[in-house]
Amino acid sequence: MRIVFAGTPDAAIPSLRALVAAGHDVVAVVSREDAPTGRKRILTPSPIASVAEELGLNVIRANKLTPDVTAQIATLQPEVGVIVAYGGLVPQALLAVPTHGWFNLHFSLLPEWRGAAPVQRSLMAGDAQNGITIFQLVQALDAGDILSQRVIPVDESATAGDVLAHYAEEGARDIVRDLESLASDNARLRPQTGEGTYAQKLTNADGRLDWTQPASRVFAQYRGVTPEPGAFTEVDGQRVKVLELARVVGVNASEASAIETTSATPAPQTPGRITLEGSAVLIGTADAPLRLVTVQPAGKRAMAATDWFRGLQLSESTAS
RNA sequence: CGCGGGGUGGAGCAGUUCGGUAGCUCGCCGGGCUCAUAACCCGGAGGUCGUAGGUUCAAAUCCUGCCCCCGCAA
Repeated sequence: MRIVFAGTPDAAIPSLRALVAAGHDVVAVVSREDAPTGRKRILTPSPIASVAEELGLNVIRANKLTPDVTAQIATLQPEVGVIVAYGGLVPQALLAVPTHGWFNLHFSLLPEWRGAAPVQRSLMAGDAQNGITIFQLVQALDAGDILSQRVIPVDESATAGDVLAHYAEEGARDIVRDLESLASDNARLRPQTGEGTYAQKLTNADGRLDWTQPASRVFAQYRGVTPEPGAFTEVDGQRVKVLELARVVGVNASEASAIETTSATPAPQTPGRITLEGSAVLIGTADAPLRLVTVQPAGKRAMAATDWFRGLQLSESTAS
């Protein structure tokens, strides 16, 4: 089919590649404009724009799908539009351009977690299950009829980045399959049922871990905000990124025994209290402690938590 | 010139204010103790202190240029 594809971040790449690999004619790839990135603010193409150019596809850079863009796409006479994490709304006029309309690969079980950060919010909420949905785009946000939906189990320690990467691959397969059924008129749409929830975009503030919460909640938050915008805490007035956090129950036998033998003394369960137990750097929460695995103090490189803690030359410290 | 932190043996840090050839916690190597050990004890190797130049009797430490890494903000 003649496809117009819209997407921006890494999570959209597998879908684009899969569509091209499946032999579809991708007549245009719409992506957000190049944005300055990094400390030096170097203008950088979006991941999708890069891949599209590498594939020799026609790239349309636009932060807003204006009438101009709509007209440009209309000329290409696409049969269907596929959108995966584009980062902008598709106006009515453009929705009507492809003969089959537009379909969106969304990383949640709609109507749950409509909006910008479904995977992240689902993890932060500690949902028992999550998955992906492909639905028809309508004016209302993520509210169109469902073409296919699938529950995909999430590993208990997977971060948002892990899940997103996984779902991106799974979704790419589904979208190719769904387009086939669409092309052969076998597609069946069903409306979304239920109230649904909204997955608001994450801000940097969401990354601040709250040690006064129970371990399960802190860990859920860590998973949801990792790697973007990234979890962090503050130790002695210094901002410290928490790059990798782990539950203590998950440690291997040797570490567990090390913890067991030394923690007969005061259990490090005061919220935010950091101690070295055996070879593990533990940090207290409202209940069970968690283990700091990899951290990055402001101005420093990422390092093993044990190295960082050793450098502090303290027997204990406190994060807030 | 957006704000800021940092480059010291393999790792993380101290020492820089008040110049005098380098220290801590680990790791590594060898030996010992032990049923055993990532625990303990003894010994050892390993550093042009980012780089170029300047000041000085003497520079990790003071002055200047340059390179690299990173946090915040965008």
